[in-house]
Amino acid sequence: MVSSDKPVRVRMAPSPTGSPHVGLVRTALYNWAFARHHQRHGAGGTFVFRIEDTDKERSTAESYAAIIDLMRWLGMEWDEGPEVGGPYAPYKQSEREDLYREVLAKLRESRFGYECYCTNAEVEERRKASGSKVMGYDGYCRNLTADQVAVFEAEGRSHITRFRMPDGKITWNDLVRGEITFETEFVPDYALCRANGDPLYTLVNPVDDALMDITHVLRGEDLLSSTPRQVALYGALIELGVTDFVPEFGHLPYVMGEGNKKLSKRDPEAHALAYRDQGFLPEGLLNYLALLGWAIAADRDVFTLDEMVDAFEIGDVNPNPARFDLKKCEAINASHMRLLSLEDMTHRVLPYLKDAGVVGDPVHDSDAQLLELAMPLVAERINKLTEAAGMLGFLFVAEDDFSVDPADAEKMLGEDGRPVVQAAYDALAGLHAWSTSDIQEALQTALVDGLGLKPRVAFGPVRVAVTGRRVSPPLFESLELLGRERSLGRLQRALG
RNA sequence: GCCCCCGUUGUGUAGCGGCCUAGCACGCCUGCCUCUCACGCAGGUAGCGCCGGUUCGAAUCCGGUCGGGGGUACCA
Repeated sequence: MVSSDKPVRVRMAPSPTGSPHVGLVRTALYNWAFARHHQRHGAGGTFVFRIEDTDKERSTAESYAAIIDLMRWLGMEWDEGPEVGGPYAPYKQSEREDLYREVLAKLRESRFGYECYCTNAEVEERRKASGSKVMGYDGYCRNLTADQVAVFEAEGRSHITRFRMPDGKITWNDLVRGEITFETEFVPDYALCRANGDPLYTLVNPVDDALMDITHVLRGEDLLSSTPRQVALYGALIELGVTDFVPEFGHLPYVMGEGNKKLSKRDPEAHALAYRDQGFLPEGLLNYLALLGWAIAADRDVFTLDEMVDAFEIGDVNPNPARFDLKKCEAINASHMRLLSLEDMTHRVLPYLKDAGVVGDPVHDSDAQLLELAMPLVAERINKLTEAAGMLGFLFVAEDDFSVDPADAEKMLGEDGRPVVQAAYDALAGLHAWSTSDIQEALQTALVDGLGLKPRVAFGPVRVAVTGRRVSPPLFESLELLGRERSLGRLQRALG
């Protein structure tokens, strides 16, 4: 049986250690898109989410929660896994120990596994003595006699179970890289468990993939050199009746940071959840990450997830490592911001406005109405959701709490600025109607025509006095929304 | 050391023997638009690691070389 006859099942299998990395997101995204694509255009297409928490020392509940939180934010729904369950439950390795021990016992009783009593020091010593260029285990305990075992046992040595690598070569057709071959003489027999019997990743990962009927393993290229071991193990699992096929493998390129190093936890750009805090759109981040190794077309790089699902082919993934570029990530995100409808953007901006304290939680009706009127002014000029707070704050703040940025005040409300503000006040105070066009006309007449100032010089001080900053939404519209009373009050205050 | 992977402008990519005097995007630089910012628009900048070979013809195929990365654990 080959995996291509099976309904497609892929998985993401993070270890809940530390804060989730953008590399994890990219891997999850490719798996997810692969599954959804097959759901739409082929057979099966199940996206499984499994938690690899066999390393009890390093796994944490916080990390687990962060990964779930991240996946929810990104909107990558999983068909089976934590919180949703599924026919292959449980989906946490810490809850599957019995399964591993069962398989381990089968392996140990078959010719595929054997007990090894060696210590690292002994292995290393033998390697030096023999002058072998191959590092790792030398197969010393492969064919121990009963007497030898008795001696080791009498010495009180502990033992582990090793997997006996077959002779010859192991070849697979990597979905991303094409045919890859390893001579097994360079792939030593490897440990399947610790001396205390705890199963190791080398066993647990492929066993779970086998037990869960995973058909396509798409993962980071760091796992590429462990693939021959897994392919060999699959051979054994098939013979032992644990599964009946070997999955296909595809090794995805790294996401690199500065220089030629993998993006590490030390790099601030590495932390996936930080993008949410910074006001990125999930579709913006995902779109950018998709671009790190894949392209939807020769002349386009902004697309929706739906379009990605339609177009995604694992064979199109580029095998070279990609550098993470924050600027481009921001640009892609900005493009998605512009794709949002006003309603949608308002809806998405709201939580950030609450966080920033610009509006209350729950939002007052009056604030909601004001926001609806104000969003059109900022929608075109923000590239991240968080930027709305800074631009809109002046509209929502209570007059008593309103303040002008000190640096901006110094630049714009000094000797040169005050007369301008005074003239603006006089012009606006006498205004009958309070609409954008009336305001514009009045200020134009008073400041540009009257004082003979260039527009940018004329409106700068007014902007700072009224919005508190040199950068703001369009001035006349802002004044209209602010209202006559508050506008005049602020101008007065700038003079006083 | 040994094994494996990778190699197109600063960055991400398109390219699968002629359509390539190498396309697109970000960045950067010039302008335009303009009440600030942002958007938008027009233009510019810069690349097939190197050497051989195959071929009428190579970024594309082959060999070598150099460079980078990963693995080489009773980590994952």
